[in-house]
Amino acid sequence: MSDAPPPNAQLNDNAHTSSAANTPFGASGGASPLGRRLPRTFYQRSPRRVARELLGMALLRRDCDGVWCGGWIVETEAYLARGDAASHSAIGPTARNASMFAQPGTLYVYSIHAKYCLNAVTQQSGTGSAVLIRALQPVWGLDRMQQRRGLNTVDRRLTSGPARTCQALDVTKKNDGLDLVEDANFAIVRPRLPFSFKIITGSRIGISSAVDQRLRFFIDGNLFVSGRRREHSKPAVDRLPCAEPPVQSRISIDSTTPSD
DNA sequence: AGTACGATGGCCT
DNA sequence: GGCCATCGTACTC
Repeated sequence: MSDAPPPNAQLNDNAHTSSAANTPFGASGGASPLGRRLPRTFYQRSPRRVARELLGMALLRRDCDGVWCGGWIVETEAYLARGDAASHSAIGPTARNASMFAQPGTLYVYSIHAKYCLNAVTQQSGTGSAVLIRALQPVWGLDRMQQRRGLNTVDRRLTSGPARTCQALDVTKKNDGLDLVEDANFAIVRPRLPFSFKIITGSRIGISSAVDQRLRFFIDGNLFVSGRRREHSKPAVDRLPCAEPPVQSRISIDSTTPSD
């Protein structure tokens, strides 16, 4: 799988799919040729940091017949525990968000608009913070994912958006609460190759409160990023106190690699 | 039991 | 860009 596309590849680079490519963990079920599964300590940190560092990792899900599906994570959002009105945890624990308060590395799946979205829980048990995975660059199980999405081509509609990603991977409320660190059929793994890409940060998509916080992270130029793929400087706003930082500081662009 | 509301996406102009 | 189908959840009466 040394020919697996880097997470900043464009669509044409992604067109190859073969049965041989569908072996993200190897036949023995041992170490992944892509790298190793992220340990619990990875998720134990702040959602900001986890969201940023999940970019370029591989999200994988195994179907009941053993076929692996998934791809590179190219877009994430952090949802904080306290002082974040946009976070589901802001109202405290309920039946819906219970798994968001579980141990780090737990999968939190919620339903919205008759669809599903998936998160990785961060920090300590009881904290209530998580990272929403908004988009993948599809790599494994393309046929399977196309079938579930009702598409006959591999284009950005396949996994560009949180609910599209869940439908492609067949993630539903049934999977809520499983452990990404231990589950046999779900995993996030560190890629074997050190990719280099630019990370753009901006405001989160689809929320009405806390819109000024830059808690969305995505890979610059990636075709599968949903929503706004370019962050633009806001025009100067009157009524802004003099102490407000310069407008450009709302947008940060930097080069990182997914390795720590 | 009734209602209002989304961390959305598909389709339309 | 706008419009709205859809349904689980939380909240009100």
